[in-house]
Amino acid sequence: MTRPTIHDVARVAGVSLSTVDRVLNDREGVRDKTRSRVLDAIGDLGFERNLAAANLSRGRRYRLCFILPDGQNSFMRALEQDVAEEAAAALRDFTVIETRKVPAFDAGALADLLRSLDPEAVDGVALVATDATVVRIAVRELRARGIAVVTLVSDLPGSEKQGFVGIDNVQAGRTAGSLLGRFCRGRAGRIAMVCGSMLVRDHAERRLGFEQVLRTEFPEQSLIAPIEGLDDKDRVRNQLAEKLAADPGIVGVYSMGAGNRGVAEALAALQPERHVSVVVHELTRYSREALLDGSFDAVLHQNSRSEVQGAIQLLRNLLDGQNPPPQVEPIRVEIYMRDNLP
Amino acid sequence: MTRPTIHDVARVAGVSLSTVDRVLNDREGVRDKTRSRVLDAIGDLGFERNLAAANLSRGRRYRLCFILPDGQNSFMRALEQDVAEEAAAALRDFTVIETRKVPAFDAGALADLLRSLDPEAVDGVALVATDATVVRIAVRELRARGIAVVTLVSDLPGSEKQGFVGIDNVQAGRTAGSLLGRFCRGRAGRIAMVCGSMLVRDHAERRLGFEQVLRTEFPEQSLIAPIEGLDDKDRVRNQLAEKLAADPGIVGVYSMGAGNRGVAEALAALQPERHVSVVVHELTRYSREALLDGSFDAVLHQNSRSEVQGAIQLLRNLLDGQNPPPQVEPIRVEIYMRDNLP
DNA sequence: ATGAAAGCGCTAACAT
DNA sequence: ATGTTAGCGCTTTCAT
Repeated sequence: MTRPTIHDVARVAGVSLSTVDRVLNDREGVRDKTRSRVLDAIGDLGFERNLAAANLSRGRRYRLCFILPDGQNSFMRALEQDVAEEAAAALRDFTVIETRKVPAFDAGALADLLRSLDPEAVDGVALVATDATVVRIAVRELRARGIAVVTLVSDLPGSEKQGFVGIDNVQAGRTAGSLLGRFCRGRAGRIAMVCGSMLVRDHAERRLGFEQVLRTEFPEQSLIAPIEGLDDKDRVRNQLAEKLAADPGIVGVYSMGAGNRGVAEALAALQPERHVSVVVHELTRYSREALLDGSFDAVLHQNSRSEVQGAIQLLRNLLDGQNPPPQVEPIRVEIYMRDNLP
Repeated sequence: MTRPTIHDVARVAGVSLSTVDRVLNDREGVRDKTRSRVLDAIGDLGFERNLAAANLSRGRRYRLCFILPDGQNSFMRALEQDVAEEAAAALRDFTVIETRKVPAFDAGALADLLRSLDPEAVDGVALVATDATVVRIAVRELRARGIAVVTLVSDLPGSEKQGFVGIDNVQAGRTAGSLLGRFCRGRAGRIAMVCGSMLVRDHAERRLGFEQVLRTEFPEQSLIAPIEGLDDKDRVRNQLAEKLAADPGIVGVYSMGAGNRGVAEALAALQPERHVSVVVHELTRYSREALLDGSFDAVLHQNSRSEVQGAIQLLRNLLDGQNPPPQVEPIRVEIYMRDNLP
């Protein structure tokens, strides 16, 4: 009923505590024969090291660095706030978290920052990735210096990052398509898409999923080429208003990036009897208002708080050297409508 | 940079370690004056006790008991499975979890089991509550014996339970209404409801939320009195098939309990050109199939794995005597459609 | 290559 | 009412 300790292992293997410790921590200076005796004892006893005791003894501290894009994007600012709050809580678990900001979409600046990280001062990094080769290279160098790396919200496929914490954006797009298709059922027409920029990986993935579903499941709707709003509300408003005015057959709008205030404004300008169903991303003050006044039908959301917690947990697990690296629960795409707002 | 320890507190307060310990753990035998000197030192230093070290020292173990309803309900069986898996993982954190099953809907049996729990053997209990006075009394007795109690999935309002881990069922019902109302837009008619039993609190709450939204937001639809299917697929199938045949104006179905196989079967029997939108609860093998073949439009789901993890965390926090008891992230109502199945 | 002993922050006898 | 001391399970010098 009481767990075996290294004392038990040492006794059964007929060695001292230090030798057991050497084996456990893969340190050298143990003969192969001794090592295997110890390993046998560990196996026989079903020994599992007490991580809390180990950390206490070595005075372990986890020094993490979160790297976020700077700028006015309200989702990113919420994320920053969540990091700050979780950082306070993490202190109790001997985890100190520092936040760094880099200009949005600036791969060079991000890579420079990554390169400047000193393994003497940082054990692990969580970054909102910009999808570029310089960043991949910088990540590889970080890993080479022994720093753990995970991506957050925006992934960096093909890099040496050890994990990703965020939503599956293709699936998010599929979900949007599934909802909007159903909302527009019986009103065949055209559906407009708004994105930040097709160069942003997340948006490209969302579009992919969205189009997949609409083409196969709701062929009565046709899609018009996406508006690139650059996450700027004025630009979004102007371009979308123009399209809506030019084409009275537009029955639905899917906005996959930021700048949702612009979408709401463009819709508000329509004649009241025209019904356009709308699905957007990220629950903010503005999208919330738009849900409540009926101009948006659904908002897809990712819980940034859970993402931060997930990244912290994943980094700590990586640093504890657990293998296989235990997966954290995947982040779900949440769906909000007027009637289930939190 | 290095956290203060009880040594620092003792030094600053000019007392011994034991006195600091007595103050920290609210033990008696400390003069008020001494106590306040210690408390001052703690405040000045910003001392926070190292829980890991404390637990190591006292050899703390958390002995938890999960109480689930017996029977064929596939959600509950999934829950049981999750408890088993989390129990294995929790062992590493010195948490031993025992699972007990009681006949479903049998308040007396549940109360008896609660009464039989020995504080010498159990520190905390998570129970799927049956809503009855005997259970409330048994919970009060548990608390009086010093056992921590939280409810899981199904709450027990008005009892002395210290927390609830599960979804907000009124909100779940509202979500269902919001979805189904939109899915049926343009096809005014009648909407049928299927529940397990109106005596089950969850189902009553879901109905409440559902009707709220339909009445206010989708008044073009009228609601017909719910079918009580007692979570039995055959009963559900027969009664629903009858209603659907009798009333060709039924355009939507909301099933808020178990027995979804019966719903799917009743729908399959309809003429292929008749379109009925369907929203049900709990993602299982069967509801999943029905989503894929197009007979269900959406499934509302609660993540039982998260619920189990939340209950474990909440109980441990309660037993650690944190105050105020830190809330765990609320469990979200997840929405699945054909195109975002996990 | 292996072992002995001190100590991480805290608790729990056992003194005084 | 307060202090001393020996651990909890593990790591880490420093010996041998």
